[in-house]
Amino acid sequence: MSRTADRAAQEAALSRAVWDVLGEQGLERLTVRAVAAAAGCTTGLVMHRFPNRQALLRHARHLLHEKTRARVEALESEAPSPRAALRSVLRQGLATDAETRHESVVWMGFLAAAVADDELVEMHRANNRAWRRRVERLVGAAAPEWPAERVSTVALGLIAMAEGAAAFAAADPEAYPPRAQERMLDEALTSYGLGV
Amino acid sequence: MSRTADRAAQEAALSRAVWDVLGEQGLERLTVRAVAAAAGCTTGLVMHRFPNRQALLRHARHLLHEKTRARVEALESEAPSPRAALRSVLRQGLATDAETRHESVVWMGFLAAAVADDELVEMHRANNRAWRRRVERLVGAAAPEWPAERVSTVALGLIAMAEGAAAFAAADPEAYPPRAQERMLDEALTSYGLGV
DNA sequence: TCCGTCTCGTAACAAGCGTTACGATAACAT
DNA sequence: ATGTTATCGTAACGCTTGTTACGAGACGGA
Repeated sequence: MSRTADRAAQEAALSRAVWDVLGEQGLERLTVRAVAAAAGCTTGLVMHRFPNRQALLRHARHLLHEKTRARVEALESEAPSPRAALRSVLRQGLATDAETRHESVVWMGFLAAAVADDELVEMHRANNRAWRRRVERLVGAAAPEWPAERVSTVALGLIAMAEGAAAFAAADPEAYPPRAQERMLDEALTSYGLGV
Repeated sequence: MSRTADRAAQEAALSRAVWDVLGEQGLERLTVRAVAAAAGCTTGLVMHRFPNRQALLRHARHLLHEKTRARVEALESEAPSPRAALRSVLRQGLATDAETRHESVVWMGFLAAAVADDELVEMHRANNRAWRRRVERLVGAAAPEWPAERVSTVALGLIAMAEGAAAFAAADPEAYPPRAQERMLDEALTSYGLGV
């Protein structure tokens, strides 16, 4: 890690190292030393950038959320129609390639870590509620005639399905190939009356 | 822990202690000492019952699977119809009370631990595939006229949805109360054409 | 060029970890 | 009642952990 990089870039690089270790070695081996090794520096730099391990994890969690939010907003703005936006946004939540599988493992690692960290669970709730509101808004735009309760219920069904499928696929990629996940999503959208 | 209890009972008690620690303190604090304390014994007994920590976790994971399997089979056999069986079996997978929320946290803890343990991930895959086959069979019985691919796709959508909803509700019970989860499940079943 | 400051690697610390060795005590056969 | 065996708690081991202290070296102003 170069000596002249600015703090924000270093913090981001360390956060990426956190994701790497969490995704490849798991929460139990997510140590400060392992993160430093993955980032190509020493524990000294890590502890100069963050007051403690907790802060490092929280920053990495925050940046992961920002990353997925940016991706989702880009997909949403590029979509040609509300229903296409809904499908596209849900689709990116699946685990259909190496990167998204990795993200899903990391996401679950943070969720498991949140059991022992009040601020992590608070971050999870805030992010998850924002995600839910976004999908509710997309469902509402895709089916303007629906009553609010149906919008909310269907949105919940869709985000839960995407999250569960990502977890399954991350843990057993052979059993849940991309096509099976996409068929699952399309079948659900069609059945709800939200097909394109 | 009494001195005359047989080995199987002790192993089960220690497994329950593993679930307790995993659900209340998280994977990072799931130490042999914490498990012993939760079981009301010392690390000596734990290490006399299991060759190492890994074996303890694997046994606890196995017993958790057996527990949910027994519950699911009882629900299935008691159901008055295939569609009622399907709904009942999926409903038990949600996190609608303190016990099932706890189970969901434990389940995710084991999944996070599986990243660093090949046998745990193998156990997860075997159990998950069996679970998927069971729900496929139930969907097939609930809609005998469906082609196999639709049965498989809808079954995947349903188990993914239940799993995701359980994860959400375990991490944020206030945002995902039991009624919201049940409405979500019923709306999905109805939309798929599997309503009772 | 020299000095102060800031960066970050090195090395150490106490605490906690999984695991092992050993001894005390209970249970049982004789 | 006594000797044997199995059970399990105690205490220690080596190791890894998060964290701290300190020093070497790069950078910038005078």
